[in-house]
Amino acid sequence: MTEKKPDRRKERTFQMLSGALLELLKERDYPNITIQDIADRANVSRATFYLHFKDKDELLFKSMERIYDQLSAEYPPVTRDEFINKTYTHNMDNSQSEYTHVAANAEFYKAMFGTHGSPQFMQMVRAYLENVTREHVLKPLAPQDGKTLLPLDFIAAFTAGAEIGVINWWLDNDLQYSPEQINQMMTSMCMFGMAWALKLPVDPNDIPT
Amino acid sequence: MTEKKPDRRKERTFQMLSGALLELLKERDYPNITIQDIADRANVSRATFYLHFKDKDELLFKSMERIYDQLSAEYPPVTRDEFINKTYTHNMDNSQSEYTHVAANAEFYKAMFGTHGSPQFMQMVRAYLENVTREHVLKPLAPQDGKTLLPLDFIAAFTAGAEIGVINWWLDNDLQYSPEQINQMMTSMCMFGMAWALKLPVDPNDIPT
DNA sequence: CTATTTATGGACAGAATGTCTATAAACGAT
DNA sequence: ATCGTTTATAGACATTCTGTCCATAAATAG
Repeated sequence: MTEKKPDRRKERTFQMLSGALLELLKERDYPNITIQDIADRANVSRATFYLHFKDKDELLFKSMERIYDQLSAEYPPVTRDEFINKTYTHNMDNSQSEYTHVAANAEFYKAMFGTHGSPQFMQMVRAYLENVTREHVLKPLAPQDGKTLLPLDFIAAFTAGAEIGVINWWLDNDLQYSPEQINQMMTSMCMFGMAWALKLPVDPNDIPT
Repeated sequence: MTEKKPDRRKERTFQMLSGALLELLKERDYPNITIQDIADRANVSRATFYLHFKDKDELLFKSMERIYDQLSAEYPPVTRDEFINKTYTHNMDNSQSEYTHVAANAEFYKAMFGTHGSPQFMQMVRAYLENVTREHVLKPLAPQDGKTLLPLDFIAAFTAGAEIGVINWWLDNDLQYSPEQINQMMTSMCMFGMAWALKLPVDPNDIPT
């Protein structure tokens, strides 16, 4: 897995370029940042940039990969039994780190998810969330016989999308809720859905199949 | 609301440019489409383009506005009582038109939501879905006293995000489900959440507040 | 028919891209 | 400490797209 990287120069310029991009993203929109800008900020020749990346997107992509590798390591799965007994308190601690991470980098995510963000980045985040949800949440929580009422992939896509939607809304409202509150609301909503949130007296069994 | 548009030339070139863009989007990625391309395809001078729009994005934006105005008109609200009695069959017919619309324009949405799509467009769709959900679904279904367990805006953001997530997943899997099936799955998942879908024997009342 | 609005084609400067050089510097390893 | 290799540099270059401008021609509403 871990390839040899026996040249510090490569790693150094990677850090410089990556840092420069994240810095610039706090100042202006992603499309308005030119490769020259990044190189200048990083005190690196533009030619050097092309030695490492073919694109602005590729730089962004590889920059974020590191962060998410680290993040997903902090997200250990829960077992179904644990979950039922502890009423998912454990899981809440896990997912909360995501929201504190977002809060800590709010300007950055605001820029990337906003009107002038990078679709490639959004897709990357979505893919990450889908994976984490499927592997660390859904699979452990699914019934032993594997018979769920909806395909796991569907639920993963649903949940990942919902998370992005909520994060967007959260950022747009300038983080008026704490990461703990957001996490609490997300968990409840994910688990029990609209019928619960709106106090709707409807029975799942009444679903027309 | 309806402004005077007493010159058919304007409307005609709008149609041409709009059509050209949608056509080109089925052939290549959004960023790889140049304004010259659009003008050529539309049989219109490039100078004319700038007479109407300042951007590619502005053209896209205004092109889609029309479609969504039309779509949201097909989405009448349901009352809470109606809903409880009919077990939301009515609502399902409404939201289904969204999915048939997506299915009918699959290549287009694949392009716009994909890695090389337009973030501006995605935000627009998200805003549209949030509005429709809040106004046509949540407000009618909320308890009369207005006391919901979560803020309506939160639920709207959650649901809109989930819809986009599911649509993405649906498109990535080349529409392996029918619009009816997707709509069915969405409605159930939205209403009853993960606990239901995974047959988790947990009680909403056990939530740690 | 006429005044007004819109479309045209071409020209223009400016910005950013991506590629290619030849040179210099930093590196790991022995 | 040195040597062969890798990486960084500065600058040049053609190319592409952008956005703005103009003078002219055509279409339109009234």
